[in-house]
Amino acid sequence: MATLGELERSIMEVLWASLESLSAYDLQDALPDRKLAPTTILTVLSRLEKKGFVARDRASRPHRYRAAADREEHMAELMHEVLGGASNRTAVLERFVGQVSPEEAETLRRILNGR
Amino acid sequence: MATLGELERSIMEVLWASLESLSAYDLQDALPDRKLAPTTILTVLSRLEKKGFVARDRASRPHRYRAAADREEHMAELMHEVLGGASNRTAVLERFVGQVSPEEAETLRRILNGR
DNA sequence: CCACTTTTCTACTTGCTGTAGAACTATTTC
DNA sequence: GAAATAGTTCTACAGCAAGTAGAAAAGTGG
Repeated sequence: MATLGELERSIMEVLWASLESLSAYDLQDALPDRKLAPTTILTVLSRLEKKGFVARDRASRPHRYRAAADREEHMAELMHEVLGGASNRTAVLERFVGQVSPEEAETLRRILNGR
Repeated sequence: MATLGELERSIMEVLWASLESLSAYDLQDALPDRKLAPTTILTVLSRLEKKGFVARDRASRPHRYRAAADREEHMAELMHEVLGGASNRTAVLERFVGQVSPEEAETLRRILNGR
């Protein structure tokens, strides 16, 4: 999985937060801090599409974009990607769990025991 | 936490695999594929030190370097870094656990219940 | 067809990483 | 302790990803 730049991440955040698909112009409005040209947004969206992070609806005229995976899915995948690079997965998991708060450990137990 | 380039990662792998601290020349020998100048290794080691990935012993004359955290620690930290960026940690953990094999789920249960 | 909207192409800038020579500093040796 | 040697830092450049956007092309409404 590729990595995201600053602007790419900002755009993904907006897409993740949005229930509906958005046009480049919607995204421009959603990022008022950085006053970006529409072409800039479109360039970044193309790159994100190529990386597999967004899907594009070419049918509607201002093309509409949405996140390919939701934010949680994406983050879980990232964590698995890290874990996948380990030669000793159990050791990594031990460290990981060891760094977790007691409450979160409880959450994990609940998840593992199916609610 | 910063990200690592290809050579940086290779060097970290050698350091992680080594019980003792290594000099730039040791590392040069440990990476025979890429025939690198000692200055190259030293540059990269300096960058890794600045990023906090390696610690340097300036006392011994060829300076000696070692990984600041072991590999598992590093990876667990990376996973926590990802998780730390989540607004809904539980949701991410649910996905994460959901993508895990049954055997690994068992491993997690064992870890959570202290052996 | 024509004005207008939207998208793609092309391009420049910046920052990170790989790479190493030049210059500087420390150590050893006579 | 000065010369030779070993080791480190400084400086530099190339390549690539990402930020940024104008120019050119393509689609759309009248």
